[in-house]
Amino acid sequence: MSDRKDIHNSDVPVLCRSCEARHKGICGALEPTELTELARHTHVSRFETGRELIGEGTPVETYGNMMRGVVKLTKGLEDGRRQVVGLQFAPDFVGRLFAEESQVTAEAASDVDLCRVPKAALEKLIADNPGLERRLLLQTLRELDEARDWMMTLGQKTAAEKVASFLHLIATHIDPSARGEGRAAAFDLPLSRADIADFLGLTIETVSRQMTQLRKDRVIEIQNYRHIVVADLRRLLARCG
Amino acid sequence: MSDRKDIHNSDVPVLCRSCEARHKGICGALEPTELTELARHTHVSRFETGRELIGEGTPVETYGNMMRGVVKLTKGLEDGRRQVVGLQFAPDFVGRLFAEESQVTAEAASDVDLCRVPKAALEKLIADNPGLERRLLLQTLRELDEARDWMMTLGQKTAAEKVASFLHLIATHIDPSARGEGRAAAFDLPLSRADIADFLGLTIETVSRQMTQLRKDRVIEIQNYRHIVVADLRRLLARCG
DNA sequence: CGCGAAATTGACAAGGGTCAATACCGGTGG
DNA sequence: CCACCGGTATTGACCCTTGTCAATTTCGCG
Repeated sequence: MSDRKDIHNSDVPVLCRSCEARHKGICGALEPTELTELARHTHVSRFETGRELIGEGTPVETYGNMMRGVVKLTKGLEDGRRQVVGLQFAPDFVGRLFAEESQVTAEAASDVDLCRVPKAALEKLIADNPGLERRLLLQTLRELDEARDWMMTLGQKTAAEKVASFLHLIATHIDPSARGEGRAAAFDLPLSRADIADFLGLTIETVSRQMTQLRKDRVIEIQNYRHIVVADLRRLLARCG
Repeated sequence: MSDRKDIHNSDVPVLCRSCEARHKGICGALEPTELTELARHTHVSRFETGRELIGEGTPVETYGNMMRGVVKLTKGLEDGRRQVVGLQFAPDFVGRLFAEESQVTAEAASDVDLCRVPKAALEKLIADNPGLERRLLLQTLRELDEARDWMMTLGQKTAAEKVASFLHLIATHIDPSARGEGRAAAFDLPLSRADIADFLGLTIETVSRQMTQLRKDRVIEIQNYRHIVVADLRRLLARCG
């Protein structure tokens, strides 16, 4: 609301000028004029850790663009079993396109800054901007690849391999310096043991035991539950099955 | 090759006129002229059961449109473990868009008729046909939804629930009459026990035992390994967790 | 310092995997 | 038409990985 009045007479809205995701994610496909138009409907919200962005079976009213943080997507069964079906990081687009209601619960796994835009406004913009639609298609394809990779992990890997795979996934996503070939990585886990268990289809206890085993085998160091140091990512990768 | 000479002076190529998928799948987004243009590059192939359409890590040269049959998508680990990560039915589009090489193996689970089109030709058509890109986006979103549903099954459900879920999935996809609310269904399984096991993250033996249990509980009848009759889909659904 | 939540550890149980024997189906040839 | 054969599915006995339940430790925070 209050953010909006200062954006009119400028090529690129101020909000967007300082946005890290300006040239990444979907906004990279937009011209300044389109960005200005979009920004008229846009609203940046902060979600504290644990807050729900949208619930499973709930009507979708806005889409969002992640500016900071980690979002977890979960599905639940009536009896309380839960499965984490995806993690999203900046500058990912958040929200199931064209769906009346969400098939998943989206929850802030860390504090999250989200640039929200009403469903209709974005869909209108998509309709006459092929570049935007292309970017959304590419992200969807990437998410599908990731989901299928994870199906392999869920269906075939042992508990030890699952935990190693999870740590490797997080390390490469969170610690940018770690990307370049089998080097070291240090990071804070964005998920509790309970969330990790739900992600891997294991129990908290099994996750804990496997983490301990990796620590004893000197593959990882555990500083204080959340903070992990991996000396050599190749050794971790070797345990991913 | 030989099919092609008779398509020129006609609004809609003959091949397409008799194609069940003409108005479904991606072709529904095409004007007759575009369809004609596309059909110039198009080639219908039959794949016998078990034949590989494309291998994991293999360069993608063509996309395809399924006209008949069932395709299974699998990923493998070096040591031989395999996971089925998706099933496709007519009139699905087959092939990972924009990828240099396939991340999955696609294999004919039954005899399959596939309308193939070279990668470049389709991508060119996509570039100036927003309707086509939209359809592809919609299918990709649907596949993502399905993948996430299956992650729930793989990660959280018991063996009994997994097998029931699989049978329910196949019943609703193969037997069209069964779609309408908790009715009966009869169908041939398009997958061997080994494939079902790889789909569910179980062993052949466990799949077999759970099928037997469902038969003993009168939820299903097993005519001859492949042919299944479900008297009441609601009773099956009740076992899906 | 002390409390509550989260994580770890341990003892035990069970679901599903492994290995091996048997049964069944579909096709081929006598 | 029937007998045989190979591949596929079922069944059974046993065992291992992971889940369950409970006790203990550690962390974060007032």
